[in-house]
Amino acid sequence: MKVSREQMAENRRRILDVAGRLFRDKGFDAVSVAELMNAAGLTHGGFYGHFSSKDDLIAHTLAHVLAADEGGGGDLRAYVDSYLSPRHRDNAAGGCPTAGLAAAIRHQNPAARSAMTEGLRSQIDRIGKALPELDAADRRRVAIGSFAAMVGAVILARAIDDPALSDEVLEQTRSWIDTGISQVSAS
Amino acid sequence: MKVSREQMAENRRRILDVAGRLFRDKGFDAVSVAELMNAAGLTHGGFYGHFSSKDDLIAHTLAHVLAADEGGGGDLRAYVDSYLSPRHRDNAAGGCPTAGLAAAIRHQNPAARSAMTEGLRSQIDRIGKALPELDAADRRRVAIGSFAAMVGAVILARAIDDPALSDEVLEQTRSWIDTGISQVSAS
DNA sequence: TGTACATCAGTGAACGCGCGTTCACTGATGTAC
DNA sequence: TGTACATCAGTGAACGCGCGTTCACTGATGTAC
Repeated sequence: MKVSREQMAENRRRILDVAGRLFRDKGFDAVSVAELMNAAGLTHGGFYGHFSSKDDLIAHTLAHVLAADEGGGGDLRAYVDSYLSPRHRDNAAGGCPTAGLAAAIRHQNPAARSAMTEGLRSQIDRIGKALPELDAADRRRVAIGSFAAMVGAVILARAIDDPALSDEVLEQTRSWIDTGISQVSAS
Repeated sequence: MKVSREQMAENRRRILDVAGRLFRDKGFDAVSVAELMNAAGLTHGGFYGHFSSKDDLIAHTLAHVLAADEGGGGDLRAYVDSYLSPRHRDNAAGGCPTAGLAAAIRHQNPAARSAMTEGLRSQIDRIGKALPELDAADRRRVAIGSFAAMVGAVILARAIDDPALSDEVLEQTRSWIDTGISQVSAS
């Protein structure tokens, strides 16, 4: 049965929200269209009224979830701390989409790669803005270097089965970034 | 037709080698058992004489490829430079298995996670051994922090479609690690 | 060393299953009057 | 405002396909004598 225009827009938004969570949690391949639509409270047949294919959904979900992730902006230290927390490691479904999905983008369609590229660009800019005391070159280096370390640390921490080593990866990376930022700022 | 014991052992080794390359290149899910066995010069039916399931293969491949990656040991600067080179970024099939597979391990079986854990542990130790001038705490922090940054940078550089930004991610991360190591060593 | 035969690594057809996708249908929406 | 009807978002059965896995078979290996 037909639904109102607003209802349809809300359904589409809910599909993208649910897809963002499921993809981050289980990976693109492990989430079927039927599972996604059920989780969004719909049936699988309706999917193709919203997206032309699963690939199309993946590209739109990435843009959606990377845009939603734009926030923070405030204190860099606090951001790094929460990024490298056990809580973030254990909450892939609601966590940073870059940490959760970047590695899988390599095997996805060009539109998905393009969305990821824009997401990374704005993430680097956002971190850079939190370092106003540095000159342009240092700011860029610190922003890229620490974001790479954060993403790598969370991916490694999530990949291993030893909780102590996993915690240590987060903790040591936090400390490494901290001293790195302090020393650049002091120079 | 039956083959000699040595031939069988060589076949198994070839399956693991080929699987290591294909998995790093295309991901676990995108490589079918039939494709793998063809690439190894065999037919798919023989697969189950070597491994009990595709999951079992994945775990053995990880252990195989992480063990094969144990090398280097020498100069840390040279290792970081080659790790963060466009050549390594563009050669996922033959590159670091951690950069290529760590993010996908989260969705794999416990044996695979366990192999990854051991691989990471020995990787951290190996980098630490290349920093004999540091005390134990600094050595651990630098080893974990720079490896996290290297893995993250290669994953990000591979995920995006803008070659200039991709090169910059590698270059800035190299520079960030360099200054980090220099400053810790000098203190 | 040569022969006879049990073993078993590899083959390829066949299986069941879940996937992405299609489509005829339903019934609420929203427009024309 | 009320009615008549065309539209079209969502439903659910059905499809074709490729996957992981199984299995009866083949023929070279390697052992027993």
